[in-house]
Amino acid sequence: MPELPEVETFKRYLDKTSLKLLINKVQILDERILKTEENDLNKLLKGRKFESTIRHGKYLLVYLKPGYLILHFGMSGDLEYYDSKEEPPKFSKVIFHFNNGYNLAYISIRMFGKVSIANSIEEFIEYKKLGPDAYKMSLEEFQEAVQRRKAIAKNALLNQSFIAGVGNIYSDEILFRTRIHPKTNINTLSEGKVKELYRNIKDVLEFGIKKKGDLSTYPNEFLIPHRKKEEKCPTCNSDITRFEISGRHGFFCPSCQKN
DNA sequence: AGCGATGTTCGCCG
DNA sequence: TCGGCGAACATCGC
Repeated sequence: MPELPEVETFKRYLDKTSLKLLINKVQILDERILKTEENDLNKLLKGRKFESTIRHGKYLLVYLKPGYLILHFGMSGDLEYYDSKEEPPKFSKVIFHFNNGYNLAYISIRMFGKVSIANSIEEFIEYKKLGPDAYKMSLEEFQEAVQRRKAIAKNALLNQSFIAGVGNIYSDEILFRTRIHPKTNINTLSEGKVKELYRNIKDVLEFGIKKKGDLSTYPNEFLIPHRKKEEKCPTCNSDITRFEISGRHGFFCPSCQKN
């Protein structure tokens, strides 16, 4: 599932269901998902509580008094809070057992996600070389990041050390809305265009969060419902073009999004 | 039944 | 050093 809006949705879900509950067991169903020693994970979690959460880009950081549990969701991650009397959800990889009779399952179908730990947010961001969070960054931070980059717009948006949180689908939507060709060099954009791009990153992500990351019911005027072959641009009715960049594929309107 | 997939990482090359 | 490319990772669903 996850780009920033989905991870933000997971954060709110975890906040609503799982904070301040005593953790009495951490069950690992597939240790390949761990990027830390099982022992260290247990030491951090057992007998403690999830106190609060912070999302940075596509990562969810869960604070437990002395450190952080890091949840990353890859392409197919999910969270589910459920009654421990029930069967764990399919594809559960790690299950946090609380002393109120409920569990939180970290689910990953394709094993692209990762569960790890960190001592501090700063240490983690530095280790991962993450740029500012796309949803929380200031215009100044964004302008500064743009100046440092030579990459084409699509790759820049996808680069987590440039700004963190934008993935393949939302990057297309953001460029479509700003009417920027995906292969435009980001540092050739005018100041006005950069400001517009900044605004649209925020707006597209905000809309995504409002939609809880569900891409299936987007209004027609967005690019998202048209990310497939044989589709027409909702603005100008030109053919939507599929292109490839670094092994990812994207969509854009060649008529609305000129260099 | 093969291909594609909302992500990250790494090695190669210019 | 940076940026683009392409493969690798693992596995399910269409």
